[in-house]
Amino acid sequence: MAVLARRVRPDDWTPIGVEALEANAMKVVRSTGNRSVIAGPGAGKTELLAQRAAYLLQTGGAPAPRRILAISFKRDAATNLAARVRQRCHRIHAGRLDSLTFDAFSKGLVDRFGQALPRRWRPRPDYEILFPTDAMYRSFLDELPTPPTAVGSRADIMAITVKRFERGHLLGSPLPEGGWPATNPEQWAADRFWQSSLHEGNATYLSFPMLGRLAELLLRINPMARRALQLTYSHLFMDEFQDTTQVQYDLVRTIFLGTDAVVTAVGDNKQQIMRWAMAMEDPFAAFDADFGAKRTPLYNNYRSSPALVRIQHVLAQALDAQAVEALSKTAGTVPGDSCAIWDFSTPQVEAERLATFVAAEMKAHNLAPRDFVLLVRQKAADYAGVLEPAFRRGGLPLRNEAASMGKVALQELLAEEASTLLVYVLRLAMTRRAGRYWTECQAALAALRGISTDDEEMQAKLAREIDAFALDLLRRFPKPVATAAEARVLVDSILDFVGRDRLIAVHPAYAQGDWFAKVTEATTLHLQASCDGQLAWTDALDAYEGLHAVPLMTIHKSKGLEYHSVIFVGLDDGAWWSFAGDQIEATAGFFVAFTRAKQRVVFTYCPRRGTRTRIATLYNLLNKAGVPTISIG
DNA sequence: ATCTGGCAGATTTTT
DNA sequence: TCTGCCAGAT
Repeated sequence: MAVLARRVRPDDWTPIGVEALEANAMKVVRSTGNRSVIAGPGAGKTELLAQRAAYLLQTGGAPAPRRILAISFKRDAATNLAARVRQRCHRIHAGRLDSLTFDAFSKGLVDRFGQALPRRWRPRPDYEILFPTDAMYRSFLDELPTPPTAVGSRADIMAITVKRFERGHLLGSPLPEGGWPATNPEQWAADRFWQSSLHEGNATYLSFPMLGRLAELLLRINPMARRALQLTYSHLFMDEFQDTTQVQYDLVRTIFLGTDAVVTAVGDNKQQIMRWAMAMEDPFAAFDADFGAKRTPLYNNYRSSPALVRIQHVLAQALDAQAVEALSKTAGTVPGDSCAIWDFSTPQVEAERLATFVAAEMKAHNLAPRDFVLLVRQKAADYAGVLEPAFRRGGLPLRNEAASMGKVALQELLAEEASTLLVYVLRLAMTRRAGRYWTECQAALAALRGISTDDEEMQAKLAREIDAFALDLLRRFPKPVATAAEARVLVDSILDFVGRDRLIAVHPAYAQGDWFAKVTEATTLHLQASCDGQLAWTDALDAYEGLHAVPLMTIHKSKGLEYHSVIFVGLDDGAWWSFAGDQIEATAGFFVAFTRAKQRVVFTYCPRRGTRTRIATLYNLLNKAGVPTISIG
């Protein structure tokens, strides 16, 4: 891989780390105008952005000191893109990419420029993050005083529904600098909410969409701040663009519309499963119209076998009549049907048969537990309750990735820096051949302590400290911890060594409320659970990371991931109760589940869990694609 | 102690 | 749409 910081001529540049990109992807990589890239699953959307970043940074398309801003929806997507660019570029180049979530970006802007907002919109510098619930909005509305008679009556306030209040009035439109004229009850109530959040009580509480609205306002009325951002960023990337909310889109428009910044938006309308979280109806249409973006489709599918791509196309057409069938670039490897519906008599039989099936497939095709995923629509814990014992009896650990450890979901916990550091330190101290963890640990701790890579003296001192601490840890905890108390002492020792205050200083989230306490608690609980019954630290840590367990998760959690085989458990009306409410979104969810698979998809059905009449549409799609139904037992 | 009616939540991102 | 929870009635 090319890791030189030397500048490459645009004509000489070739994609890095992959054989080739399809023609349209290459056009987008080299494009000098705004583009919207609509591409199906497995088309390599994130890879396209990573290659484009490499191209712009290495050829001077994004000339130093100007930077690329990449905005994602989820944290893992943001980290993933940054990691790919680091792999493909010299660190001097990769350092000019800012890969952030929308929320981190908005919050950063409010933290930097928020004190310049006019008084009525200015948050206190020590504001806290609010995660509002419908109940909170309801009680706020119920407790409002009677509005001025010109605005409306108490009954008008009581009649406001929470959803309409939040989406239509509180966050529905950009904030007017001088406040809303109090003309109707909803807007009056929304203004009351803003003003009491910002100025009343002991603390200021703001939600992320509220921060987004404040960020947009401050950039709209502060040309200096706007100019600073425009000078900083020559290019903007937006990933998972189908999930963009109006708040986020308005912010981007205020900053970049009509400037020289080149914007690239990628996503897939057919995977829009975040409408409930205020995603826009058709953000691509708005983007194309406002930014004059040229729409560029991608046609390849690098993930799934030809047989699965053919079925995917049948599903895709239900979501978009104009959908074009993708071209599979992956050979099929499973003999027989790549997709089937399996009917079972009871969930117990189902669990036994699935466990046997996964074990046999692992043997036959030399696959690992993590090549499989058990997907469910909702209530993962209920399914895990039946499936986990059966898989355990079959010698396969199954892990509910959505399970909560205290107040934190497992999947979330493993992405937390506090948890990651704990694993690095334990691997380093307790296991043989921990070379990789030395590097990781040293880098992470150096970053926390603000030691630069070229400060050899401090780096050497840090290495000695880590060495001494690791030896001491192994002496005190030679075997996996047996009790909750022991786990607590171990976690405390490691956090003391890493430095709690340093962790909190570097990760603003840990300074908010009791999040750090919750993460620490979850880490301890999960460590203890992972050590249970393990004789060696290696096995305990493997269990902590779930390395040898078949994952079980909801469709939403599986977005962006891929597996050799997908087993969707429970294709019935019960699990898909929301189907009638929003057929498009539910079908998009079905599409997301299906398209996680590289080689095989199995749907299971069991009459005990419900009928399959209201989701007949989904079964009809599968039938139309020639997917057989097999009665298993 | 048990019944019944009403209603919220389920899928969930974000420092 | 179905389940679970709560309040109030019996």
